Amino acid sequence: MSRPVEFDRDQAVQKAVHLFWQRGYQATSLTDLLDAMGLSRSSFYGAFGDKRGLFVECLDVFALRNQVLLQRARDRKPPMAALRSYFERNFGQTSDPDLHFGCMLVNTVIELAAIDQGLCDLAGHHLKTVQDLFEACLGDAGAEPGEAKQAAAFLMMVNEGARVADRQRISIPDQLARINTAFGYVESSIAYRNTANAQL
Amino acid sequence: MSRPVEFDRDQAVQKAVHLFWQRGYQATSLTDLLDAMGLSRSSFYGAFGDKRGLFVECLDVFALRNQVLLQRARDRKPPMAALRSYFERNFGQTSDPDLHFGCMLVNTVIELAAIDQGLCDLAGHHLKTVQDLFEACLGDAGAEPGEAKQAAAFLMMVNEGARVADRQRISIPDQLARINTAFGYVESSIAYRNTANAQL
DNA sequence: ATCTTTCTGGAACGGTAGGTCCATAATTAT
DNA sequence: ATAATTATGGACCTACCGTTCCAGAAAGAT
Repeated sequence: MSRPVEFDRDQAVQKAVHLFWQRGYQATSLTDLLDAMGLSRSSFYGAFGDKRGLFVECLDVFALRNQVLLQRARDRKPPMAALRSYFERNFGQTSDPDLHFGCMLVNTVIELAAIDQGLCDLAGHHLKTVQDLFEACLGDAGAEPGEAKQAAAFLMMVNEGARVADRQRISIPDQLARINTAFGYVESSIAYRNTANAQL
Repeated sequence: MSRPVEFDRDQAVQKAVHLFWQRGYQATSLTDLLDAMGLSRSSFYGAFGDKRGLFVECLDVFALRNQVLLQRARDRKPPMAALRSYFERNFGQTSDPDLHFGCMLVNTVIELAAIDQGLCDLAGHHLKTVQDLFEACLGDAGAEPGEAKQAAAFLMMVNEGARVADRQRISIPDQLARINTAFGYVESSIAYRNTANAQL
């Protein structure tokens, strides 16, 4: 019954994710969103409530997309290779400077920490979920539970730092070198522990 | 000749730094600034040109303050201890959640990357200066030039990641543990090289 | 005391922000 | 065909943004 919606909701959200990811929450105006999503103000408010509501939805979509990518790599590769590919995929893909938006979750934490604690906490929650996936991979790779937790926290710190550098348009070789340095540390640490255990 | 200014310019800038550091560029309105700095619109525009001009000045003040702190530690302590104290001072000082603003330079890079490239580049330039100081400390500590450069880039990535976690109000023990993990990696790497060289 | 210069408070400006509202268009059910 | 329901376009609202402007206050120079 009644008139059906004329736009593809998922597709509209994807456009919004792209805009928010690139420009952040505050600098993305409703007009920008309406233009990119191709709908009118009425349809917008009817479908998403308000700007903040859409942003929440975008955070969830972005986070889920990220988690799925890491989980897929985990299903298909050895655990440390999956972890590495997560980092390298995010930074080594393109040299187009207009595509280096960092991570929407990290961007949100920084931009909104003192502005909207709810949104900041939501982004932080999603980041914690990724960190838990890091920990699971490290466990798969043979790290002891305590060590996996410690190394996952370390890798999340590395991830966040790498995203900052990404927004500065760091060169791809420099970025990959830093990531390689960090992974070298983690892997040698785990390998050392494994060797030590083997000697017991 | 003529009427003198009635406010302390340096003190006003310090207030502005604090506001911009906490809330970022866009979310800090002129009214906020005027209230905190205690001057009228006319005086503001007479003294600082415009909001962006003041922000540039604040970035410079913040960066210089940071560099001086690291340089002082470098003058007074062994190089690796100076580096460590730079990281630990920034995060271990207080548990007041309202004082965890991260790093104004990192915040600026993230917030303004797609909004104002000039401001983003200025913040990035200041971060690079800090990274050069890291490199100098590592050189003092006995790292080979190439290794010092690589480790300094790694530590800047750690620094940036730690600042993101700081804005999420990570617990102080967790923060110190991550930093300790990172420094353990760097120090053992340098120590290993030194030992290897000594064996030659 | 007066002139000159600079600083100051506050009103006013155009522009844009996010959000609301309503008449109309489009669809299904009867 | 008509009634009922929902979607849509666009005008409209209030609030605030950064900035400009100007009349008047305050100081030094003569």
